[in-house]
Amino acid sequence: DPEAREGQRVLVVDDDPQTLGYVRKVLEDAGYTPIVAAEPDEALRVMAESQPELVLLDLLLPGADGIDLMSDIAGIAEVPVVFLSGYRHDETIARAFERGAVDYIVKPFSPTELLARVRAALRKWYEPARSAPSEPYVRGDLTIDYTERRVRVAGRPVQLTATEYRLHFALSVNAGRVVEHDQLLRRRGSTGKSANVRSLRTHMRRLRRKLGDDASAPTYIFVERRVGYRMPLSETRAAER
Amino acid sequence: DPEAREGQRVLVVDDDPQTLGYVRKVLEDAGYTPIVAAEPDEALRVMAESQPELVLLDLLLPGADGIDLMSDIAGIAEVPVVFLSGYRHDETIARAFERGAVDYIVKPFSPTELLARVRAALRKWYEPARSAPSEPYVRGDLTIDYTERRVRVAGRPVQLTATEYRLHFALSVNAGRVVEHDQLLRRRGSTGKSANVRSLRTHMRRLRRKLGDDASAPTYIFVERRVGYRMPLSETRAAER
DNA sequence: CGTCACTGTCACACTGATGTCACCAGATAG
DNA sequence: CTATCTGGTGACATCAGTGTGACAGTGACG
Repeated sequence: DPEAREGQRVLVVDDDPQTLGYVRKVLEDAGYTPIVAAEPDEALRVMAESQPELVLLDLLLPGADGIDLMSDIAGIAEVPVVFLSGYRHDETIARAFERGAVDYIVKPFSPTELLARVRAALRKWYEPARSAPSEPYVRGDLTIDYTERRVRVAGRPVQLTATEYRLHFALSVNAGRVVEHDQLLRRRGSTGKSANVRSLRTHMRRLRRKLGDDASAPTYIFVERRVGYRMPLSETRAAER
Repeated sequence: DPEAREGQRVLVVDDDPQTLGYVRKVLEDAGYTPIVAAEPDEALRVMAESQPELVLLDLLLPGADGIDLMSDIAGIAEVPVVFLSGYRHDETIARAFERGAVDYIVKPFSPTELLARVRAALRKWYEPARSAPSEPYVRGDLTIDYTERRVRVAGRPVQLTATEYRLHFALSVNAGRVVEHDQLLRRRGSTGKSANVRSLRTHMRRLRRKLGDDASAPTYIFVERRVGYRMPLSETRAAER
């Protein structure tokens, strides 16, 4: 797996040893570094010590309310908190979010779900905020107007084919992050028959040429070897959260 | 006045009761009037009844594509649509924006984020008084007078059939933007039977002929291969947007 | 009944979009 | 260092999408 998640520390706080063990194993297998705590006091102590990148927090803890504990944790470090709970009540969920929880997982959950949520939470928290795609992407001379479905370089419209626009869109929407080959090759409707990294290179070549981008010293489209391609963040940074 | 949001109706369409409840609570607490629907059919019915100022629409709905539903909603009322989605790399996001979606929010989202997006969407949509197409479309020799429902080329009236006018209307109202095949083929009442790109080509052919437009070097109607058609912006106004 | 306008379907030709390949350059591993 | 891998580049063949003209079905109307 190309993800650089190796060693990302995840603090898991739950008083149920079975849940604790289960979550730890799933995280370990996925390459994370889980740190566990069964009690609030222990959690706070470990927080200060190991400075995890993410906290998974049981909503029901002996002695303290999970949400209160989150507030305490927030006092130690700015860290995203994902709640685990058997409750499905909207009230509780809403309260947790109001206090700044990033996500909420209802027990029981599958390893797949857990990992997906963890990954999403980490991304959401640590990766720089994107501009909303209703806003045009702007970078140097390049402008992508999504509502018009039009790309301009130095004000001049660039004629892109459907495929080129699709690729360019995927990259610009995910600006600042590598978009993997698989995701770029996936296309709507037709079943992957035409899925080939080679053709992807050709398309990138054509796109770059139309944008006036030099592959050996790119301005817009950067390659991430063996993984995919990446575009830099838009300059219209909508500051939010 | 941005604080005049009291009672603004927001239609929320999502098949997940948890999300539905959460969003409803957040909106209620902020002073909006949420209206919820779990299914496409219900959504359309409620739309007609309560005429909300904003629609929050899940991208993945059982039975119907969220984007198709948006088109149907647009057929009932002019209302801004914000998508809710669990996928970041979702290919359909591209289509959503091309069809005129105002924004989209990636699940999971905090109350703060939700409210910020809702506020922004409402501002964006209602603040600049959306000019009803009372202004005629003018481009070179071509004039489209919407109030008279009349098209002229060099002052000379052009006799268009109902279908031709409908297509021409859709294109000119969305001038500067690509209007997709699906959108052009969608017509009120009749369901899909007459949905065929081939016939669309024929209609375009006839329309172009009546306008005196050469398909190989068009003045008015431009083709976007595999996607749809596009008309250039009207010359009358440079403002808006 | 005949006529007319409108619409959808088809066959055909053409253009350009797309996938594939051979070759080269730079990076990486050993 | 060499060997190997990955990506960039240009050329090429194919084929899908489009424009075009002709035709048939349909319904309105006299």
